[in-house]
Amino acid sequence: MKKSITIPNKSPSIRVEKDQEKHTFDIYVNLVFNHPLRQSFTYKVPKELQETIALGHRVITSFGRSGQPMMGYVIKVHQQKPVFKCKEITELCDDLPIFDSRTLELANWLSEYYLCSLGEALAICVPKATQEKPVSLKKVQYLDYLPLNQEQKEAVDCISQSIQQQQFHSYLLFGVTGSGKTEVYKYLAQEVVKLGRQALVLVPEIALTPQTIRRFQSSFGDKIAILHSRLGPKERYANWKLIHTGKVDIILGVRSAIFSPSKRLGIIIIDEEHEQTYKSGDTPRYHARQVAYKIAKLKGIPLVLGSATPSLETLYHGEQKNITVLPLVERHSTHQKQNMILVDMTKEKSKSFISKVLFDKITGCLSRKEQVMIFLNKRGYSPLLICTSCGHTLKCPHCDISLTYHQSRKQMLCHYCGHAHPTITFCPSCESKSISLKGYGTERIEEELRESFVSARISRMDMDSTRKKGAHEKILNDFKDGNIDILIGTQMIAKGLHFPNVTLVGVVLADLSLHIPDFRSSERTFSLLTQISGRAGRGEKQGDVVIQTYLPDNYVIQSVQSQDYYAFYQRELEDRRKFAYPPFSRLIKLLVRGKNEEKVIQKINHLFHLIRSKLTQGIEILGPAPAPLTKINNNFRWQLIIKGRRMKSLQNMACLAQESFGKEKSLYLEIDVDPLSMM
DNA sequence: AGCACGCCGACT
DNA sequence: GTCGGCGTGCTC
Repeated sequence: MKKSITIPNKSPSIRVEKDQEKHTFDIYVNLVFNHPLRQSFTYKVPKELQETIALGHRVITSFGRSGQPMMGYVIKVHQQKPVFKCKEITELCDDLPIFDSRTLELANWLSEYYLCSLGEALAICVPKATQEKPVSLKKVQYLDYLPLNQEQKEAVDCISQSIQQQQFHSYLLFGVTGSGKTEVYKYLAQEVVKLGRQALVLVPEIALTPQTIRRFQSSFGDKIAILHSRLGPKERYANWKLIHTGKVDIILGVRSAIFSPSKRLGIIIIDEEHEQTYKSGDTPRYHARQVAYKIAKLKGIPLVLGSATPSLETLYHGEQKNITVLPLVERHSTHQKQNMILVDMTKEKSKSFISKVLFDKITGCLSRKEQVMIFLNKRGYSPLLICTSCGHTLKCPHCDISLTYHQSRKQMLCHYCGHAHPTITFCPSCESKSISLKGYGTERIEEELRESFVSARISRMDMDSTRKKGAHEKILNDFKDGNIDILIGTQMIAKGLHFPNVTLVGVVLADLSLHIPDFRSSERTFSLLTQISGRAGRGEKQGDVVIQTYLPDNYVIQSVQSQDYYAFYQRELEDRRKFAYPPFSRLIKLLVRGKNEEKVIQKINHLFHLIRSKLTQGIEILGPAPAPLTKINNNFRWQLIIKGRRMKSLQNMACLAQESFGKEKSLYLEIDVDPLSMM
């Protein structure tokens, strides 16, 4: 993409020319829109706007045969009369341009890296709203915070050098929960603010990080903008302006906050950098860490990543010395290591999902009036319904997925498309009445726990029990206030929350997510189990973690038990090296989706042959193969993975595929650069 | 991506 | 006879 410049229609030279010839030139603009078309559209600028319009303006104009008003972004202003007929712009959205050439540069990079249109890239860099709803900046009492320990000081000192010298460098703050990462972030932010610059702090989810927010507010009061994912467009725009005009010093937000319009950014901090929420689910499928790296490099500022279980990519780059690793191993004095107990479920006599050990631990906990968390990453009652006489399993009619039985709704639900089917009493295939409920979900755990611990107050937290507004907060508050003895939940309960009276965490089936056909499933399991383990013993008392598994010898489970990240890391890294998966290679996933399976297969094969014919050295194609979730919502899905060391060559291949795909109808091509999920 | 245009099935 | 399904094509 060519660099575009603002037409100097306000500059004296042009004015003179105009005056001399007593003739006004027509002004045209090139617009891009938030749609996948990778081209710009030329519009004529009406006389009254000719003096004002510039690169970076948002405009409203009629687009398409419907003449629907649409928002467009001015990427070029010029005087070349186009050969085709062209419409006039209707109006400007703002008095001043909303993005500058630096943002355009970033958007160009985004569109090239993630293979989206420039319009799609710009759309995520600027606000959608044209009006703002005032946001209230809360006045907060300034509080003193804890002094830093030796490790924290060393980390701060090290990163401060980059801040002072205004140079790009990446750091990894590698420390367990309670090792004081937030304190380091705050000191760094303060350092940056002292120099008159702004600090951008990304967190995986605002709702899960109330403590982090509170701690930042206690230091920076109302000089902080908080960007939730739940903000409306108008509030978002108001915040955007506060940042743009430099009225706040700290920007604290989720993934999309990486596109905050800070003009004097001094540092980017990404907390819990391994979290998947940093990867966008829709086009452009960007990863906030990758974008942060690009921005930090462009602006010459430090990038700080924090995690107790860093992504393999990050730690590997640490070993390669591209990232400076700053360990924080000291735990806060009040926090003790958990007592990790592994239970081999193959040796259990009873058919119950609760082992003898876990049962006894729960009993003990309840008698001491302490709280228990039971974790199972599967909602519903039973994830599989199978006919014991003919072996028929109940699947969603729209997806290639087993239906999950939900006791509370007396329905069978598809967890992918939401399809609901009333409970069946006989097999639709052989009409036998012997339908068996296989496997456990949180609902079933709840039921059985209620039977075993009759007097205990039990609650469940998952997507089903938190559907209603405020339900989420209510359960957490009840638990915090001690009105719940046992909280059962999915990964919703694994993250961030601090409950000092929880002394027991039970993991019902630790190996559940190990079987997912994805090369990252071990990494994810390790991270999730480590997080859920961290929920026990956050107060004064020692915490127990009971991990039930059918694979007690598996290295993931073993490393979770020994709380040894490096043991896991080294073993996992060897596997990745053996199969040349990231961090030893880069990936792009190409997925063709459509209602007609034959067409989908035909198309994916076509793409395969095309890429193979243009294949350059060091690139490997995996597939074509049906995606692990091969049919969702009546859409058949087939995919190709291209793998290689150099991202640029992979992008070129993917670009070729995208161009050849062209205007294919009723078939869709999803391109995922650096995919996090193979599903 | 939207949205209009256009050509075939079950309904007041 | 129509209403509306979604397959196809276009957008300065």
